[in-house]
Amino acid sequence: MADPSVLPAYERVKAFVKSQLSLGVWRPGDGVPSEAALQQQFGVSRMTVSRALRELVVEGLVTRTQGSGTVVAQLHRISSTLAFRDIHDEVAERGHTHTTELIALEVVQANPALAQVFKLASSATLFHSVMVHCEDGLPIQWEDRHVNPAAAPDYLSADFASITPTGYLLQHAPLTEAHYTIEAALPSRPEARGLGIKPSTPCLVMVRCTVSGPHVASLARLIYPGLRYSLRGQFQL
Amino acid sequence: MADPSVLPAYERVKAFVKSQLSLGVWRPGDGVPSEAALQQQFGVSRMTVSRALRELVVEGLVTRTQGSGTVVAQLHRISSTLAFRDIHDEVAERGHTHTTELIALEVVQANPALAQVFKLASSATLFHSVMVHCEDGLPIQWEDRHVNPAAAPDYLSADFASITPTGYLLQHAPLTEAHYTIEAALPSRPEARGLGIKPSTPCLVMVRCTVSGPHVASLARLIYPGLRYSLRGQFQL
DNA sequence: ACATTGTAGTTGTCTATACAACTAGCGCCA
DNA sequence: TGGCGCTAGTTGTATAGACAACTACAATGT
Repeated sequence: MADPSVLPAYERVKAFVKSQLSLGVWRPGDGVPSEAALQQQFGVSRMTVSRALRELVVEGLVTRTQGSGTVVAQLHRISSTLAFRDIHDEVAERGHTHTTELIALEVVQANPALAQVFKLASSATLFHSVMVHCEDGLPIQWEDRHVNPAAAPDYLSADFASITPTGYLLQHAPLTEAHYTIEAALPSRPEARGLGIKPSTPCLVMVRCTVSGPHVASLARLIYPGLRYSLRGQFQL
Repeated sequence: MADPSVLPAYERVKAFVKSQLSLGVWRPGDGVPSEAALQQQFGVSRMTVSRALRELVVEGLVTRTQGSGTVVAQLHRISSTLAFRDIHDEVAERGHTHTTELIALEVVQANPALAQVFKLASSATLFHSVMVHCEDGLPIQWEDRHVNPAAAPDYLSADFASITPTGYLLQHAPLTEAHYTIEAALPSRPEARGLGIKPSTPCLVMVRCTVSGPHVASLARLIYPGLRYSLRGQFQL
């Protein structure tokens, strides 16, 4: 059995740099010893030091400039990865039951705003689905989604009792690009009714646009009732 | 001048894998060719292939298991890094003017909840500051903050006209750990008044706790008026 | 049928070396 | 003074080779 207390060499170098940072010995803007210096200090090869510092760049703790050197990064980042994942899996992972109530599933004609988002002619048709997701019967998300028929032609015949739109799209239209915004807003009347909350309850609203290959695949408006949902993140040196 | 159209070898390998993913040739759960196979296919050394795949792991696109192989990851992630940074810099970066209005700066006695967060005795004293941050005169953030005197003993004598609490703390108490939650909520009366909004305007509320070395340094409650602020993120394969 | 052992294949780490690419500063020369 | 080129120092990329650690599976023996 290997001794897990013995870290790989590149991890030892990383740990050393991090300790200097957390102790405040090196401050943002300060220079970090060169690869050659750390190589001598730790008695390892330059490649090993290089890997350690390269990984610290990814973690946002230092910045490096070819020809110049390595310096402690100005901003320590809270790296919060918003998992683009199926709400069904999320709920299941918490040991709860996920159900959906389908409210609408239809073909609609794009309005100008939608046509622009999807980069289609304004006369184009789109699929439109509206549903409420529940966790153990309690509504936790209102999902209003438009889908590009070119990206998922059989969207309307999917069985949304057994798979969510997110799941269906991840399977049938591989994700190549996405962007989203999150804001606080009040729900509309039907949204409030569907979520079983008062129209005065503040909600988190996520608008998420996904691209699959050549197509803008889907535009979703996801509404989470205020205190039943929160985003969390953490940072550790 | 080097030709920027010639990518480094490890980037070519990464690009190849990503293209297979975005074209849907390889699906989540599918196996990715072994390092040896890719090494042959591209005529590069194994270290180079290894680096490429290792970076793809960090990007969340594949998972690797020693002894077993590399497979396409189940969930494609939207990796949004919330920058832990000074609101003053953020505003300045947009070319606007940042000002603050100090509402309170005082020593308070911890209540039980605060004492627990800071891991201090309930009789301990804390610093407390309340201020409103404005962008070109328009209020954009209400900041209510408690600070551990052990982490920043001179907090009360800082000049908050020239430096924000975040900036002061980043300088005097190097960040080692942080966590936060984001929710939608309605502002309290004084918060709404300070932000110049109606109490019925939904807001994003961020509660952020920072740790510096041995101390829980600060607990901040940051309130952003609804539609004047949104979180954004994006993902690209 | 079951447990054990061996083995091929795979990823994880590390080294020594090499050259390319870039930066910052110094010194030289016009 | 101002511009130019050289150079030392630094990071970026890449290789060939080596051994360790682990997995999955087949072969073997009981």
